[in-house]
Amino acid sequence: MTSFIKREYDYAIRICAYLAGREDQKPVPLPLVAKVLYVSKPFATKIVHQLKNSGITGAVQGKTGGIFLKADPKKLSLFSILEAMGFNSTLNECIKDHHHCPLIKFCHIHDFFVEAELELFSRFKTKMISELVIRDQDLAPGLL
Amino acid sequence: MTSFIKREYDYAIRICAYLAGREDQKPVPLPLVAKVLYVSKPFATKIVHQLKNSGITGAVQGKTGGIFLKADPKKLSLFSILEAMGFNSTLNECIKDHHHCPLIKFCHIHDFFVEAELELFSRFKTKMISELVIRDQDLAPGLL
DNA sequence: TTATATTATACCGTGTAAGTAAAGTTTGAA
DNA sequence: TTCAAACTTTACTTACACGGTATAATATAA
Repeated sequence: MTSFIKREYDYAIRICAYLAGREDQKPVPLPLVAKVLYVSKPFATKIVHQLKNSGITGAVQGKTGGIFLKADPKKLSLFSILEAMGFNSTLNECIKDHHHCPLIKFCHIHDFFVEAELELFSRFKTKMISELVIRDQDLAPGLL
Repeated sequence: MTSFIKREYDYAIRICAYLAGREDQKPVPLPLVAKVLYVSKPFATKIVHQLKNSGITGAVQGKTGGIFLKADPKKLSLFSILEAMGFNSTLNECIKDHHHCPLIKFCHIHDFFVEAELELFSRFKTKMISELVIRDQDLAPGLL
């Protein structure tokens, strides 16, 4: 890994942030979302599929269909989105539950990473999508 | 990626912490270090090689040779070790310098990750190996 | 009925993590 | 002087995850 947050997760966050920033609640066609957020359509499809399975987004089928945010942006944390996407990364493998570190009783290294991860994940849990909304006027010009 | 800190980096930290915890300053044979820290000998070799190239450890060749900590444990931060090992991970690819995010001017997501990474790396920079030493008596019994 | 949506499943190429292997060099000690 | 045990250096390997694509099916407004 070279990046803690996978592209997939970043895109999922962007998509939620964009849906939260739409004035109306009408469904937005996924191809449009993909375009303005610089995500390929097939990839966006895959991501939205996962978000839907967790009840974060909803969708309307058919010609005038599209996707929309189902969750309340004020209650939708970054962490919830990551969880929905299957996030299970850790700062250091040695602090995972299943991992039994042979030095664990005395290992300050272990303790250090536990603390650091707690603080990081706490950030993810308290940051809500409502604080991260992307509005159409924020987008690069020439896209709409 | 499934883990931010690669096993390699974790082992590098362990090795430095162990060397810092040795009473005397005499070189410790690498095979011994590898054994007590649960790292394979060839892998430990590779890691120590990198640490040596950055001047963090030193080595004495020959039959009674071994490795030792060259850096001052009080001034050797976790971050220095990570750097020596070639650490270049980021929380989110979108905040890397080279990466030009098309939404960057208005992107609160970007800002959020910049802030979170700064705080995390700051922890790495202020945590010194002297606070993480591993002593022989901390090791699982039956190893020495 | 057609165009444009979403849905669902399967597939794939590249790169990296994590480690192995092996051959060579150095040096204390028997 | 020869051996044993250490470090040095380079090359190789295997499995899996990341970051996507492709395709076929279904739904529905116009």
